[in-house]
Amino acid sequence: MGKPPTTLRDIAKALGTSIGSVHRALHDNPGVSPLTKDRVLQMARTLGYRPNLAARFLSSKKTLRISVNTLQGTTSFWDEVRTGIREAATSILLENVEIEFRTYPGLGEGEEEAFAAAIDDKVDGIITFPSRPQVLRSWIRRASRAVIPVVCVATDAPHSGRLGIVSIDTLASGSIAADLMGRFLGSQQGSIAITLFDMAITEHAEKYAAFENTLRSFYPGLRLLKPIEDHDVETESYSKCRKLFEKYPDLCGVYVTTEASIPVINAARDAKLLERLTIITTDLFPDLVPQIRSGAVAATIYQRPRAQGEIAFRMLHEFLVDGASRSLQVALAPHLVMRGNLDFFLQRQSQESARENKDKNDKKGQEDQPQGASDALTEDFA
Amino acid sequence: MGKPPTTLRDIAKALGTSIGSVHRALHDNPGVSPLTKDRVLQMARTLGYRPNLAARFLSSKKTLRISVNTLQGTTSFWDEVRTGIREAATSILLENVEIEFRTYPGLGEGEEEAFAAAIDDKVDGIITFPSRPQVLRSWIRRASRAVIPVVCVATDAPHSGRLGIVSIDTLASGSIAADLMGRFLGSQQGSIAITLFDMAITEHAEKYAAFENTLRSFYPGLRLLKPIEDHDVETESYSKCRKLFEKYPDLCGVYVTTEASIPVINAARDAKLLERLTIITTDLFPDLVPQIRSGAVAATIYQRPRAQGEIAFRMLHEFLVDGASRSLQVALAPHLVMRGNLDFFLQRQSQESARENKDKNDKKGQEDQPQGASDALTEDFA
DNA sequence: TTGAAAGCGATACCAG
DNA sequence: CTGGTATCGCTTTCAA
Repeated sequence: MGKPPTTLRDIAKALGTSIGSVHRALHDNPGVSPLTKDRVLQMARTLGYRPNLAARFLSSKKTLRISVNTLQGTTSFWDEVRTGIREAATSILLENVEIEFRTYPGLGEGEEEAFAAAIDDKVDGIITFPSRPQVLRSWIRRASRAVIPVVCVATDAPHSGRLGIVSIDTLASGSIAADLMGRFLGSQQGSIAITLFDMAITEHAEKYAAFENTLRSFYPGLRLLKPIEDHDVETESYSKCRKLFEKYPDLCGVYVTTEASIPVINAARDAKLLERLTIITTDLFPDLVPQIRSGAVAATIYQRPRAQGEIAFRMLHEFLVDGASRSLQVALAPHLVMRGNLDFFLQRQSQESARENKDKNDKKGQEDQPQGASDALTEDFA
Repeated sequence: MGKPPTTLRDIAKALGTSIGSVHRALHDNPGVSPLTKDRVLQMARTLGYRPNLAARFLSSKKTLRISVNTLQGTTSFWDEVRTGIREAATSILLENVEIEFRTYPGLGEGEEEAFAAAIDDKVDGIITFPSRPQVLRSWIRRASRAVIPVVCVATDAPHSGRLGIVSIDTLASGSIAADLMGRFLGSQQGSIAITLFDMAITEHAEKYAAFENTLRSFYPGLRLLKPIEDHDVETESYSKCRKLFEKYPDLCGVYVTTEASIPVINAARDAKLLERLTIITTDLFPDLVPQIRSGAVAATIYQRPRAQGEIAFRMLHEFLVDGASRSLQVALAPHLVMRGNLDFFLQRQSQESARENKDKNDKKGQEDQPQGASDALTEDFA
């Protein structure tokens, strides 16, 4: 069928030079005359040379070190992202990857330090959550200068020179939220509120715009209010909501675009509005579960942290290994969680952590695992 | 940090035997005395031997051949599944995989022949859509006997000895459909219809049960009618629907669990019911687009064919390479498509086929691709 | 049944 | 700057 692939030898032979020079030329290592380098590069293309990765991994002892800079597990979100990364890393066939987790306590706190540490440590690549994109921008640039590719998760850092970004599609999220809101409310008319962290965050502004557009196009009877910015401060969220609820008695729906839905729900409850409001939230964490179960929250838009982690890892790894990834900008479709399918998602999450624990145990008492055994997982990654 | 991994040499040295014998023992190749084989196996465990895959791939010339047996592209569904498989295959680092597509024209037509051909051809593994599970069962058994692992996509073949299964979670699908139906209808009361291929198909019966359960638990005002079985025959679907529509004037919603939604929509239109009915469908294909756009279809449950293909491939490949997969039963969460986020999904599908075409062109005129270039893709496998 | 050795294709080092 | 070569861990073949 196919002719045997071109090897370094082939190139060397064709050029009447040595395999060593070819290798150096291909990696622009020092010590090659510009002339031979050119000829090698030329010949490599015409022969269609593709490096044999198996051989590469075998001979090169170096292991790729990648730093994962994320928020500490205050919420389950980042734990799940890390799980996804860990999973993707172990599912790589050639296990030459080492992951270093650097976590920081809060939005903007310790973020720069963690990033600096990763650069100083000369890791081969970084996966990061830029909680303050504008602050991290210069750090990412610095990494690029040190030839360390950076992949952003969940939030983008625009104009930073980052290699890639994986996040939830803001347009799809905002639009589906609006569409659901409209359908849920049926013929009802009234005002709709939306809460977000800050309009300065690109993603949030985009979600808002998408929500607004869809609402306006399909449900003209609903009026979208100006966004509530909560800056991830519970009290701010709560009091702004209370104020808003008083001001707009015709309020009939709220869309919470961030994880900060609990204060909103509390405000609604305290204002005796919980029954009357259609609430759509974002993500899935323990405190939200009873709210969904009870019907207080009609639906939540799950941002698939695990899938984000997996894909971010694959993207970075592919780049590190191949020198290129096919997709450097991945926008995932969110999942929709409601009462009916809530258990499905909870089960997934618990299986995840169960597997985590199992892995830890395995490390301790290696022997006793039947090799071929494998649990039947109701699972996803995707 | 970690001590160097155990190699064949280590085992051989520890046992005072040769690396050749160790290798033979580990692969139970012919020509090893039971005694040495035992000792090798023993030593391998205690030393915690893990084969070095890079070395394995490098030295072994053989390439894995896997057969993909699916329906011809009458609908886009199977085309997308195949795309997912192709993508997953090319994203494997060590490209020692060869995929052979065997398609058959219709449900149950040519399916056995295709399977037989794959076995005769001595492929290393099979990914298949068992359109007639009970028929394929014995074939899958036969494959197992020939040590050919089989992974089912979309539909399971129970008790067949298949290695694994990847499909959409029926419980999550049916439940979310019911939950949406209930919310969409708000305070309306009435009958709900459901159509499916045949209750004899496990997946369909499960979807029905999930739909019914959720509806009963949360929306007692809605009454679920007995399922309409369409057997994928348009006329059957159409006429049964017309009859049903006449019989139940209080009908307010229809859930189509299969791709066969067009005849249902037509029947509703012809019965002048389109406006009054809340219709939830399954999957996403060209003819359905205008129906969603117009609002005739409130929502469709997208079964993520591409993700199914990708995961099926990974599952099989992991098994073939490692001798075990971590998850042999994958149930994916479906995506929800409505007017608002419809474009997002359409864009994904078209990007997909655009990339396909690009790939084909690449094969012809290799040279002209800038190495590092990569399109910005909105989304990926998921 | 076993041992020894020749690759696989790239990396990295050493001598010229 | 360049050519040669040992090495990585495994598969496979050939002798013994």
